Amino acid sequence: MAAMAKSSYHHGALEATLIDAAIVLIEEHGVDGFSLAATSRRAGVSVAAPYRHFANRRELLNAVAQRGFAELGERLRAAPADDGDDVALLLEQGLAYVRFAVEKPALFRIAFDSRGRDPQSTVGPAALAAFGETLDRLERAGRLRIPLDTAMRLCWATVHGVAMLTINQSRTFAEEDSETLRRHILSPMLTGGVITAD
Amino acid sequence: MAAMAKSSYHHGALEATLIDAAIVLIEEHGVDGFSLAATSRRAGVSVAAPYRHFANRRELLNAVAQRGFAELGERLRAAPADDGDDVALLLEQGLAYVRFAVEKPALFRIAFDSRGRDPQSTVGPAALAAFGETLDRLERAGRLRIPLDTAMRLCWATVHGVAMLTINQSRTFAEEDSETLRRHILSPMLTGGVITAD
DNA sequence: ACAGCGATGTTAGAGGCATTAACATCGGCG
DNA sequence: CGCCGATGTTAATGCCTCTAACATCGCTGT
Repeated sequence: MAAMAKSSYHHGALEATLIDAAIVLIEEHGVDGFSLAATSRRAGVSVAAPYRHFANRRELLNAVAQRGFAELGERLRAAPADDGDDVALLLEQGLAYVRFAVEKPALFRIAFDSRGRDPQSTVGPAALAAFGETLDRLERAGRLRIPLDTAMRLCWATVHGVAMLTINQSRTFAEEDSETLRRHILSPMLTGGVITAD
Repeated sequence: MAAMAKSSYHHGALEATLIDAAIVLIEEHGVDGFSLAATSRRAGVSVAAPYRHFANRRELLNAVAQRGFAELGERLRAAPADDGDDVALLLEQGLAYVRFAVEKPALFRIAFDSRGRDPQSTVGPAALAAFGETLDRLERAGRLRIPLDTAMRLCWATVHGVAMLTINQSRTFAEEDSETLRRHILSPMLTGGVITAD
């Protein structure tokens, strides 16, 4: 067994390798250009090998979705806390959310596409913990004018909507300076709303 | 041409029939459970027949998307104008938008999935004309505290986000009385925002 | 040490789908 | 009234998912 390359029969870490390969293929060619077969080829194994790790194509996509949520969560946590100003932080987290969708649209779509997934196993909200914490602090500071759970859903929905429409309806939501545009869209939701009181 | 059974070779109105069949299949089994072959069978023609009317599978889906936008547009126009109160109307239109997504999630998803579609041919925004008109009247009445186009994008994004997350993350966005929940979520965006001024 | 077993890969093959090529039918126009 | 373009059909290719049967390998207990 001198310079034997890992035995070359059993891969060793195929599961993670498959998920990595799938993510690369998906980011390159979109979800449609993805197939178990192509993923297997890229990982250097036979087309039947993935079935030792995933029940079917959908299960592999679910694993990819988990990765997507994980990365989204990281980005939210990494948003810059400006001076401990939680309103500013909330906006930064929203922008990070949209930025993730724009940079990796296919991954973003898969993460939030729950079709064929066990509704109980959705880890989505868990990834948004950083979001919830910011709102939580704002509520304890008495700065929310609506209940916490409503604020959470409203903020999430708005940011999610901007993200989705940006990657699907680029003509309306993407411009030269998209970041500024997004900032202008999201800010009024936080402070002031759309309609005057009268 | 008395009671001729359409000659039975040439279908006669295959294009529309295919779109109808596709919509039924999609609403029944989701976009994944849809195939040109199954659609052809349902329409009673050979699997190659659709190619006389659509360049490929994607083109048929695009036609389905058009139908989706058309129906969404109708629903927005049909939203009840309560006393000519445009703020209330805006809310009703938003709820109608979400209701459409919940009732026909697959059709909604296809309509807003622009992958493989010519970006120039997106008729989405056109279907939202009713939405824009309401905001337009509000602006002329001096009741918008942000620019019209920003208000349009913010409202659209929020409503779209609620719709998307309702059909994808039902655990967070669906409850016994979902309609009331949605009303509570969308109202603060219009009047007041999330954060207090101080 | 080593036998055997369970995990992980492989090859072979069944069935489904998208797409194209070559042929058939029909209705309308010159 | 015959021809032609539009619309359907059959046949065939190639890719994909998934399953079954077989192969290999490392670990485990003795």
